[in-house]
Amino acid sequence: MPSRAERNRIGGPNPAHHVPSQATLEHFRTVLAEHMAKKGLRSTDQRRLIVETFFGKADHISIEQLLEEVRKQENGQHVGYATVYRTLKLLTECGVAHERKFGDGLTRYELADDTSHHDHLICLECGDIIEFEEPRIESLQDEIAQRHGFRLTSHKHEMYGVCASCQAREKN
Amino acid sequence: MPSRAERNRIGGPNPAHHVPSQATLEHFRTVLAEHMAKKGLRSTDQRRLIVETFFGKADHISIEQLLEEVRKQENGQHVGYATVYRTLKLLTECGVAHERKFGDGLTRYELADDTSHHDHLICLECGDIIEFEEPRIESLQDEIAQRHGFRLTSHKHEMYGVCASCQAREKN
DNA sequence: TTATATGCAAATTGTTTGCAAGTAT
DNA sequence: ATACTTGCAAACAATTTGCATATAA
Repeated sequence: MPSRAERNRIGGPNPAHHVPSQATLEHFRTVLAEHMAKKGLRSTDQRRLIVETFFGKADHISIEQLLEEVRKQENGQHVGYATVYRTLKLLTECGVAHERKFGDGLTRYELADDTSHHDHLICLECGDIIEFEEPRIESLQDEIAQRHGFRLTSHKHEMYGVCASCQAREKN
Repeated sequence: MPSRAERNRIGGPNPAHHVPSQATLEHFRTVLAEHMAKKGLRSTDQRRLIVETFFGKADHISIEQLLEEVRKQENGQHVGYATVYRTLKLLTECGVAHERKFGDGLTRYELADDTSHHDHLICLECGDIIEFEEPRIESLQDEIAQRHGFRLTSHKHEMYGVCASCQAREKN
């Protein structure tokens, strides 16, 4: 089982990730700007840098990974942890990002892209995260919520197991 | 939204919880005893007290709640956090308990009772946790896992929203 | 000009660990 | 007698917060 630090490395770029369209990003920029205007918050170099870096990177990124990416860029060297936490909280508040906790102790973030509604398959061997969509499950969820009188706001559906390539590797 | 401390209080006895049969508990006692025997571990007053308290309490209990319950009992006053953590880890290792993280920063535990396979509906207003079962979702999960070549070991399916009574209360 | 933002370090929270003393086997 | 356990306190890791300084508006 990979250590926490290893997982932080592993979860990087993943070909299975949905790539958001420019239109989507533009929409999110507007949502964020409006949220900040309404609350009297300010647009700073750091916030813009963090937000754009987040937009450009794969989903399921952790604070640590994101900070690392931010610091790779010019102007980003001096950005601190706290600012990344505060900015991601901002994105979460205005609905641009979702927090995900996959149980390895790290909080990961992903774009709240409604056009790519998905859940997750997680490999316990290599830490790989695969997205899946299944509309039939979505409707069963609605049915269950209705049965219990719930008004749903969100859900989390994760399946844990061993991915195909790790199974193949085990056979050796 | 309830604070962390409030949630810790809220999650107490819940009529929706499945009550394990004596046979189930007896089975788990055996499983635990065998696991401990195999590993050369010892049965102590504290372990027995913690385990039986856990067996007797509602599911979704946090370490803090469990320790509180343990300390209410005679012989339990001096039990420390570490021992509860270590004992619950033991129960988790041998498959008698499952860890659950509902994203409020607390780890909760429940009996791994196979006869009550369920997932969770969580009210974001009052923190109530309701269990549900839906075999049609289970089979869709298998289908998805197969589609991606995964061998599943477990899953987590949680739906968040507002429960019926909180919705009714809002109407006032 | 003035309220908000930043970076740092210190504080907090949940959890784990080292260790001396206690105890099951 | 020997190894496992315990409770405590200290260590940890992720996250949050206080505060002096910097900066957007």
